[in-house]
Amino acid sequence: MAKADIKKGPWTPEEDIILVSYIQKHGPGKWRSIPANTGLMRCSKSCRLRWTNYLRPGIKHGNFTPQEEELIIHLQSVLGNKWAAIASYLPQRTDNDVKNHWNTHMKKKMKRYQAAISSYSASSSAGNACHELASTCFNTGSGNSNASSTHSTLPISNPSTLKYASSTENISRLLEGWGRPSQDQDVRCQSITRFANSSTISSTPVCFMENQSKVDLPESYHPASIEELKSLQFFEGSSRIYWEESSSEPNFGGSQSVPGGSDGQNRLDDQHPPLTMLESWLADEDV
DNA sequence: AATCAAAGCAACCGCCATTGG
DNA sequence: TCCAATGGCGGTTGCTTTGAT
Repeated sequence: MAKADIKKGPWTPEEDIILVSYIQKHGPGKWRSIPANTGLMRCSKSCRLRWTNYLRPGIKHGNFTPQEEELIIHLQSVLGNKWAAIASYLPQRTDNDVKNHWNTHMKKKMKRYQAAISSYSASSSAGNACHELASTCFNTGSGNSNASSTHSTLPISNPSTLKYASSTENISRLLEGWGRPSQDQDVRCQSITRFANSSTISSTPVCFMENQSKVDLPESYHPASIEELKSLQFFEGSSRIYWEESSSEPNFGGSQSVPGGSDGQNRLDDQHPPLTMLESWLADEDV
């Protein structure tokens, strides 16, 4: 493809479908072959980025919880601006998402926090003041990331308000349980989504997620930090993190076994909707 | 209703590391 | 060992949306 032919700018639903179709067939990787084999007028990098940051199954956008923010702050202080490494501890987040969230929300909060700290420490003893301030700065006010998230706050039950972004988000959602876990990162997360009503996908699918994650901690982590992490509730709803105490690798392959036992419900990895459903659905939801 | 500024985020760019011939 | 191709990452840009006036 000639350089001049390479398209830039936002991805269209049609391009997304082509990309997802190809990856579903051939798996992620071999990015170079995608433009050549699909006719997509995008460079290989762009394809990879679109997949890893947006279309990949199991991605959650917006709505960073206070726990996630705490973890990001902690990891940022330990690892620096290693967003890919930080994101690997947040299985549903991409490095781009974490980076954006840090730059747009948390930097400001940190400034507020530090400003408050300096004025507080001048007037009172530190100790509890720090916790008080932290919760003030991160859990309230602009800490309400719900309000700023265009994705998460969409009233999905009202299709007329849907934007394109929600379409790709739902592509990811629909593909959950299909994709093999990403191997280019340390993230080893498998989300098992059950659609309570799998026959219709135009309305909000009712889904329950359970995440099975193995988190490789940096050596700099001391046991207290691990306990801290264990106590964190990363995901909303019924999602849980399962920690592997043994050295055996979890089974991320085709047939899933959720730690804690099977409940006999149908799983999406057995019955994820065929792509044609996605295509027609997306076509209806034209922007 | 129109305009402007600020905020948010998807996507691009450039550099670096890795891999394979 | 060298070199080109490829993939990954962090920084940055610029478009879109939102809120204020």
